[in-house]
Amino acid sequence: MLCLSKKTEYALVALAHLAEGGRIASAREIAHEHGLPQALLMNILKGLQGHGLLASTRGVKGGYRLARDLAAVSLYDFVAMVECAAQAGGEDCGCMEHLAVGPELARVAASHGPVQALQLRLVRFLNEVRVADLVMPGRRIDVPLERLMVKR
Amino acid sequence: MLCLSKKTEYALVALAHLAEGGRIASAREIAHEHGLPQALLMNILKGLQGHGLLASTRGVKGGYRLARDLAAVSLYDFVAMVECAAQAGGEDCGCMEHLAVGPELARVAASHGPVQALQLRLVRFLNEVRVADLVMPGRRIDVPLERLMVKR
DNA sequence: TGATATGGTACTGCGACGGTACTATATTAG
DNA sequence: CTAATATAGTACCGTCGCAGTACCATATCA
Repeated sequence: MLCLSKKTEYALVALAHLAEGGRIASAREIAHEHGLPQALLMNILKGLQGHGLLASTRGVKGGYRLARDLAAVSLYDFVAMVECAAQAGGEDCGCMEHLAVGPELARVAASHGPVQALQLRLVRFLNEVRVADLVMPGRRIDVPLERLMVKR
Repeated sequence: MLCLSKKTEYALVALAHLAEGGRIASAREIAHEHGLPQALLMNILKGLQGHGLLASTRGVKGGYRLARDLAAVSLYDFVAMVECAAQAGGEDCGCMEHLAVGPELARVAASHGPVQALQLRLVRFLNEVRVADLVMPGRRIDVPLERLMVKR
C-alpha cells in the first residue's frame, strides 16, 4: 500500500543538501558528496523538476535549486512526486489516486473496512508530516549504510 | 523504507473476520467470504500462527482464531509479522531491524539525517497505531477492488 | 477410512525497482 | 567558435521480491 523506496531516500538527501544554504547545486556535486549513484540521482532530480519542486539551470554553472517552500509540501505530495517521477507530464500521474484525500477521505472513512481504516491513518500521517520537518538546514546529512527498510 | 503489500491487506481482512465474534474460522471460509486467493491466504495465516498472533486447530472443525489481544499489537509488530512470515523460525526475523525501536530511537534521532528523521516519524506512527484500531468487531469488511497503493 | 483442515516446503511468472546509456540542448569560459 | 559542463529526454536492462500455486505430511472429526 505504501512503498518508500531508495528514490525517496535519495531525493530526501538531495533536498537536504539543497536546503542547506539554499544554494544551487549540480546533480554530480550532490551525488559525489553523499555517495549516491549519479545517473540515478539525475533522473530523480529531473522528475522533481518536472513536478515543480525544483528549478533547474542548464550550463556550466547550472544545477538545481529549491523552487517551493518545503514547509508547504507534505510528505504525501513528496512521495507522490518521487515515486511517480516517471510520468512527468500531467500534474497528477495517478499513482496515488487510490489513496483518497480531501473530500474523498470522508467517504473512505465511512466505508469502515480495516483496509480503509489503515488507509485513513496513513493518509493523515503523510499529510501531517511536512518535508521541511525532515529536511532542515543544519541537519547532519548522511545516507544509511544499510537500507532503512521494512522488508525489501 | 516501508512496504505494505497485499499480504498485509489480506491479513488485515482475515483478522477483521476473526475478530468479529471471536469465533474460529478456516482459511477457506475467510478466503471465499472475502474473495481472497485461498492458497495465498493459507500461507499468510500460517505465518501469523508461527508468530503467535493466531492459534490454529487442525482437522475437520479446525481453523484459526485470535491468540492475542489486538489492542496490544502495534501496527509495527503486525507488519513485521506479516511481511516477514517467510522465516517463521526465530522471534525476530530481522527484516525490520533497520527501523530502530525503543532505546535505539534516541540514538537515531540524534544523528539527525533526513532519512533518520523520516524513519523516526514512521516508527512512531507504526507503534502508535494498534491493530485493534483498524480491525474492530462491527466494522464492515470489504476488500477494495483496486489496490490501495502508493505506486506498486 | 474418508473428508476436512492446517503444517511445511518448494516452485514460478511477472513487474517494479535500482541503475545505466545515449543523444540533444543550453550555458559559461576561453 | 569551440570546449566543457550541466540538464532534458528517452530508452534500456538485470535482479529480486511479491503474488500466487502445488504438493505432501499430519491431525482431527464423523
